Amino acid sequence: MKNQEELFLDFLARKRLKNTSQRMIILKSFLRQSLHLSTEDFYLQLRKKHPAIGYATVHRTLKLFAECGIAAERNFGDGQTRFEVNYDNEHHDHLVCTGCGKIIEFENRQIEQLQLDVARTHNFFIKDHRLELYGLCAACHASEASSLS
Amino acid sequence: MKNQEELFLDFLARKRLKNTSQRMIILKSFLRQSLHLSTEDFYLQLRKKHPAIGYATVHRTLKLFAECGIAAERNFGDGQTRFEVNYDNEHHDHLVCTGCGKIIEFENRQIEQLQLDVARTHNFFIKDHRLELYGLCAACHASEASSLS
DNA sequence: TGTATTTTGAAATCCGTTTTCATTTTCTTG
DNA sequence: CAAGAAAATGAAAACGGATTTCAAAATACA
Repeated sequence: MKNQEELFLDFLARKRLKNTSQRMIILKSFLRQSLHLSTEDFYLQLRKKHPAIGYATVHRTLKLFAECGIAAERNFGDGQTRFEVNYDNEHHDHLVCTGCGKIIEFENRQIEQLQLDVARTHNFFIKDHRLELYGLCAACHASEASSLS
Repeated sequence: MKNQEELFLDFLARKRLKNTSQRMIILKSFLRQSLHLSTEDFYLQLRKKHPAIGYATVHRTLKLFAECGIAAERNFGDGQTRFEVNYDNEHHDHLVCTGCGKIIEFENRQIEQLQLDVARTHNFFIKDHRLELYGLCAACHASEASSLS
């Protein structure tokens, strides 16, 4: 099993793309934090240490990560694309707190199996899926309950 | 059980909003076709019969439908918001063909139950969820297979 | 090393969504 | 059944995130 950095370098070589210092900096920074950051937030974060790297480069590089499989693009309905590190190829889904924005990952084999069953009954050949549960985390639920009139 | 039109009129009255001919035309047109249309596509469709109704009004009215529950906003990751008629309050999920764009609705009680289980183990209080399965419908899968070199 | 090719960063552009604003329509109430 | 107040309309502008353009800089192949 190759690590993420090797995977990316292989990808660049395969595509005859060039290995630049910006790309390496962005990759390392991206791997360091597996949060679900939007391009904007990630850029602002990165800018603190590397103010010379432009937004366009960050955007393009995150897209490359998604293309070569080391990142996954997510969209939780707030109009912003978020990127997360895609360790191994295990799929996972998300619980999204609409109160504080917290995102929790989970995995459930039974649900995945049932999805395959659904697809089969419709003669569908699944390539991907997305499952998101929206609601309130324990903290937000508690504070909402206590603030009711 | 009230029908969609009554629900909308009640909603307008409750919110002290006005009942206009445009809103009624848009409502009837929307109910007539339960496809998953984007605002743009719906507008283009409507314009054939009612060229005087503006895009902004269509957009605002679809938003009202979503607010009062007779429509659901959907987002299948192609950057366009789609609206569908929300009959009764049964939730359903979607199979999306990435080949031809066809969208099939399905419902699965077992998956819904497992979602509740997942939420409980994370102390989450679910308000909503979305599940989409992306892949190829039978026709697209067949044509892809036959076009392989 | 030289040179062709790719990448970069800033700014411009894209495109769906939303808002603005002057005008028109609806609805309330006297 | 009129005003007058409040809300809705349509055209156009503004918005915001994603993407592209372009000239200059960096990379890597020969």
